Amino acid sequence: MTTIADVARYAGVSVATVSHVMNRTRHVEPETAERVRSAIAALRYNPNSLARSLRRGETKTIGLLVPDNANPFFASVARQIEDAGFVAGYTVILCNSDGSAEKEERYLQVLMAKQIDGLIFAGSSDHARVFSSLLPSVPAVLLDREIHSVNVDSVLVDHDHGGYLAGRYLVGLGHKKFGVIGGPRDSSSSPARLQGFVRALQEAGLDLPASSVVDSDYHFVGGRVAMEQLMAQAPGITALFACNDLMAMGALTVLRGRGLRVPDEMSIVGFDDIPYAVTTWPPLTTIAQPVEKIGTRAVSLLMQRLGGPEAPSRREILAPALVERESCAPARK
Amino acid sequence: MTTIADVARYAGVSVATVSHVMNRTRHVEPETAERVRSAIAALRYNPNSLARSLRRGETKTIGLLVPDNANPFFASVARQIEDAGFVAGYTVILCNSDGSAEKEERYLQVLMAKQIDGLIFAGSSDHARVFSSLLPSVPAVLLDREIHSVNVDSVLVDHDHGGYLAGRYLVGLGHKKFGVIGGPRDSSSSPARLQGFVRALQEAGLDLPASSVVDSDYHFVGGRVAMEQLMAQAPGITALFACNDLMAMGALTVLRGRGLRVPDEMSIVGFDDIPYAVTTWPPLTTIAQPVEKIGTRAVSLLMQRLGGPEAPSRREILAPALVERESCAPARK
DNA sequence: GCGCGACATCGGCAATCGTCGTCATGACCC
DNA sequence: GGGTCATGACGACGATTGCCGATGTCGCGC
Repeated sequence: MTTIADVARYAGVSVATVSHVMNRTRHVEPETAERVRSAIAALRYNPNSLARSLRRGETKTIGLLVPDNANPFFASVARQIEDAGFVAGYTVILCNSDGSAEKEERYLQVLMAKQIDGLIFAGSSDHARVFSSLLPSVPAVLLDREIHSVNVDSVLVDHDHGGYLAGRYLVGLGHKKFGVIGGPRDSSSSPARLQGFVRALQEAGLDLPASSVVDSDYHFVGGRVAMEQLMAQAPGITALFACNDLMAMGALTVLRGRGLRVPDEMSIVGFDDIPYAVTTWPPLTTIAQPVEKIGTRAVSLLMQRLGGPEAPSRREILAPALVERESCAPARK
Repeated sequence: MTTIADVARYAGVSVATVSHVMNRTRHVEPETAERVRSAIAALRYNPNSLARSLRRGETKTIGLLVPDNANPFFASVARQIEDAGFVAGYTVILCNSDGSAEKEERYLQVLMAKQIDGLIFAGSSDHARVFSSLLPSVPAVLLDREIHSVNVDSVLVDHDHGGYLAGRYLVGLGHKKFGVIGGPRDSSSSPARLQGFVRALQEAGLDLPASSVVDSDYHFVGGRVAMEQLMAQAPGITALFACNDLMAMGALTVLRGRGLRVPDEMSIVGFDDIPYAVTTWPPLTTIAQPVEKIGTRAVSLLMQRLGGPEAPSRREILAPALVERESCAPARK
């Protein structure tokens, strides 16, 4: 490996001068600077970031800790974060926790050892405990979670409002009897989505009997079994709200298997707007999470905090939006 | 930040001793060692990886450069690599190139500066040029590409065989007239898949007229437009081979839109077996790429090379497999 | 039984990795 | 002589590691 000393020798100057021309950190005679630059090019010199970071006390690296990069939602978020980080001059270390608090802790420790400048964390339900142990030694942004602490910001999605949008839309279509497939009870999102949905019904003077709600796990097959159960215990429903798209897709396949036509005999609204929501038939009407904004806003908050670590902690709330496709129809008389 | 010197002072020993107890690098009086360990715990000391790496000349970090982490195939591969790396004590830096040679080069430079121990690279069609400029300063594993060089290994998928499997399967079902939706001509995979497919037909004495092949871009909407075109220029086909699942899904939706029943009136085989292949209706019969193996084999090759950098370069060829679901049926008389 | 050297055990000093920033130095001009 | 200006020397940054010194143990020869 060629070092700054090699360059200095080659150009006939001191290492300090080489450093200063690279970083434009003080004036150097144009002629000398040129000699240095051509030495750099000739030797194909690439400065060692480790040494630089050790010296400067910053690594230009951010840690990203998510439950599962194979989940398209997190994959998209990771992609956005990586992109936004890149333009700001940062690289990202990717970590998958599987939602395990133990793995989260181990990763956090590794990341701290690597002296990351900042952390973006989509944590487990137990995130508070995990997190407080390491806090607040590094600026962090939480995704879809909140924690009361200095130098920790949050990017939140208004799940309640998303659920409300779904409810109001189906009510507007004239539906009266609804089914719901919920996500995990201990997630940060599902209860809020359900709550918003119920509020929309109540505003219209409608209610949601307990037998019309089946909780599941946010997965495709979970959606399938939940739909089976729903059809058994809540006959006569004409509209379904699935708390995420994957479960909506599962429900869609069992309906098709049973010969029930969507949307004619059953309207379906999902949540998330994953890329595959358009690949179903009919394409899925759903509540879109602003995925690209989640990533870019998170990075933006982090950058601001790196600029001014003492600012009060902030929370950014992003609005979901209804995207109409073809899985819903007006209720039939 | 607390340093090794703090620990040494607290425990009343030298920094050398602290280092030796942490790394078990020579015998230390049990009593002393215990004092050091409790000092570490008391101060919540976490060694600075930068300094360690600078000194040791290894970072326990691998770079992963893929076209797009939002693509479920690469997202899964990334997940697997991250997992396998973690158990081996490595963390991964994720980079998205969008297939742009320029971005690839810039990332490679950043990764080299960060002194990664190894690289896993799913490169663009222009990878050879990009790569040779930086080569062979770091051990690397190429995904789905080959390059003739020392200390560069490859993990390949036998796309030709995959295409052959698809062809033989459809031929076995009694089909005679086929349509094909191809991927990009300059990809490493699509031409091979097509070639294998054609070979299977030839073995059965069947042929594939040029008008029955439409090239596309591996995306969902690309699959849609290709299918439209195919129906216009190749009427009478009863079986379709789409060179990836996304395009197969696109084709599926246009068929449904036109009221053609799958699989009764049209059989479809995809390629990749992305997680969403089961979410369509009917579930998609497809040629599965061994995603998890790609990731784990890549890491394993890399680890072996880190162990013995001088070994001759190796290529590992992974076999795809047919997974039968419900999008194919026997040809009707 | 005693004295002395060989050897093992354990801990500390200081060099080192590559870079950056501060202080110092010499040249030059007014 | 004092003030610029361009550049060089040098000491961190935080850990690892080769080398050396201090202490203790043991064996051997007389």
